[in-house]
Amino acid sequence: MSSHEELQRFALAEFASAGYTGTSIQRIAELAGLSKSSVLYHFTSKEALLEATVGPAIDRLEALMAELEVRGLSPDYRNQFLEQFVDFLFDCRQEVHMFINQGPSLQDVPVIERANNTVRNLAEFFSSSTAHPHDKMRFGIALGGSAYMLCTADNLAVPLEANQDTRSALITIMSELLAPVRSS
Amino acid sequence: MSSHEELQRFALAEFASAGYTGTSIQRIAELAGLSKSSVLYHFTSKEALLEATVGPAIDRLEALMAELEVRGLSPDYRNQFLEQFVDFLFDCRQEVHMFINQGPSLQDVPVIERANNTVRNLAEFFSSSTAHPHDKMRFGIALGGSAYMLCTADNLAVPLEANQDTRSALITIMSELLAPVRSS
DNA sequence: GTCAGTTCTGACCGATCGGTCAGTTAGTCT
DNA sequence: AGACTAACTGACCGATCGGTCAGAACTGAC
Repeated sequence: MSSHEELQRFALAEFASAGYTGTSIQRIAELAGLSKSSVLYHFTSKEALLEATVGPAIDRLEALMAELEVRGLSPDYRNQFLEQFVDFLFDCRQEVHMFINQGPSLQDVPVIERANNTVRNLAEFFSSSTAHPHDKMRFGIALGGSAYMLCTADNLAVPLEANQDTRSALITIMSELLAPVRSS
Repeated sequence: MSSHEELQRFALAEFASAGYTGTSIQRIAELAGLSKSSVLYHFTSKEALLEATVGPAIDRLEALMAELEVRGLSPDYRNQFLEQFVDFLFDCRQEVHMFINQGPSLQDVPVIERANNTVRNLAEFFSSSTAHPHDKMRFGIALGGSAYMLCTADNLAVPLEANQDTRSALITIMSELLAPVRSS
């Protein structure tokens, strides 16, 4: 694996666990067995390293969100969106953990601002898809809860295997929470 | 309001929004209209300020957890616990936001370590109260999702009023998610 | 060998970090 | 008035931060 890719991997892990401001370039260099100068050779700045690290995940989330806005929450697409969303969470746990937890504190970083906007759009979309405050909350718990649990399960004592059972269970639960209310 | 209390308020808000490592003593001093030296007069160190800021919330969570471990998940107590838990989330949104998002990165700070242990105990308690992985996930989404949503709703476009309706809706949803499965 | 280009490094820079300390200000009691 | 105390401050410290730069080390092509 090239130094470039290795640096991104170590940076992502550190950014997610220790936080962006809590991670020094020196620390990333040590993890990769390089000098601080080498890190700044591959990436022009700490911010550029962050961008390269979480950019692709944000692209993917943006694409997901764009399709959702086009196709809406039609019953046949709803499940497809859920599957894609859950797969995204599984594939990009660390990235999601980053801009979910540190998004607000890194507003001035362009790439994070992009993530914040997308997450905000997602929240608005589901929030405006129902008039009932009770359902707004259900949606919030479904989206936020699944994302949060997937990203932090590693830190807790509850291991979370990324197998097919976990995936389908998560989709089922989210589907229940996102189901339209019968009455209220 | 005394300087001591004001400093705690500003520190909590900054720690929660910008992160502990991302918040300088200088910044807190500016918010309170004092000098950096004054902050360190009231609190012997940055860590002591953090401890004074989130300590009481952790005490409350520990007490909640202790009672849960004694009384177990008996049907009559379950709802009472839920109410107390939700009230705790409402009252201590910023504190919870802190040690939920930054807990792992501040393991070396004693007061945060205490919070991490309590959160871990809570996760273990609910995780071990069922044998079904599907239900473990439901519990995780219920606890993590509600906590996460309450703490970050402010950052998103979805305002969340802390009224009685919100409270009871949240309890209802959590109750559904924590209900024992019928079959699987 | 030699040369060009990529990768990497140590030395250094200004800024900021958390923290110490001597000393000033202001109120309170006798 | 003087004495004592709590609140506050500016100057300063060593360490670390992100970042710059000149050059060393390694690489394959010829």
